[in-house]
Amino acid sequence: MVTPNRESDIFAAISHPARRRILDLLVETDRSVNALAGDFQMSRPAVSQHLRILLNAGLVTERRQGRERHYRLVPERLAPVREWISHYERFWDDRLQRLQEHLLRGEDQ
Amino acid sequence: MVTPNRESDIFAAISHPARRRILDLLVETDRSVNALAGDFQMSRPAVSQHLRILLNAGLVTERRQGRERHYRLVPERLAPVREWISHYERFWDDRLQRLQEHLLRGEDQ
DNA sequence: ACTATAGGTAAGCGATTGCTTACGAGTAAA
DNA sequence: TTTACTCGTAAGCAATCGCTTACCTATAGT
Repeated sequence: MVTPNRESDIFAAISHPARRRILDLLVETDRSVNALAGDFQMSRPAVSQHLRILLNAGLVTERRQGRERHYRLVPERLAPVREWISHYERFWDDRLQRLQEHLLRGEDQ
Repeated sequence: MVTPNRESDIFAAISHPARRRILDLLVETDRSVNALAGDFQMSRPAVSQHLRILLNAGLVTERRQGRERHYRLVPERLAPVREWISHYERFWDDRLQRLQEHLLRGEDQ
């Protein structure tokens, strides 16, 4: 059985540089598999396999259009990474962190 | 030859939940290997191996004190993660992102 | 000098990763 | 209806991961 929403899968998914680059490419716009594969040395099936890992992690969605499949970024799924790293923000920028916390408190309450 | 400062090693290092937990524990204070291992089910050598990966990634440093080795967090080494994830911040908080950019511009110039 | 403790490291293992090539299904174009 | 194109998936593979147990060195305590 597949357990969705596993935070670990997100971190594992972004651990490979090719998968981070795929996400970076999808920031601009949706892309077909071939359009993505054009940016890589590796074979097209290899890109497909990376896309499946991203899909399983919920970091992208797939939309079929004719014989193409367009992949779209789901940036909200990166939230666990952002939340985890935010624990450490005070170490490199106390001032900004306090400001952020102030703003977030203001929004939540 | 070991190529230091490889961003990829950082993402790989934090991809394992045990290693993220080790870092989380080291936020509070430095810890010896046994002090860390006490928080895990796995054997002490397994923890040592995780620590070596974190050490190779530069995410921790080691300080020998008597027969103990104390590990200390090097939070600056998480910067690549923070920078990468910050590309996506606008997706979940446009307002805060613009404010951050404004502040960073103000600091750099 | 013994004994105990802290912790690194090697060997070995099963599982997983990351790629390749080969093939098949589905859609589009001729 | 052929032919071409897009893409997923299976099989196979070498390499790496994550763990264990066994063993070693170094320091501390008696």
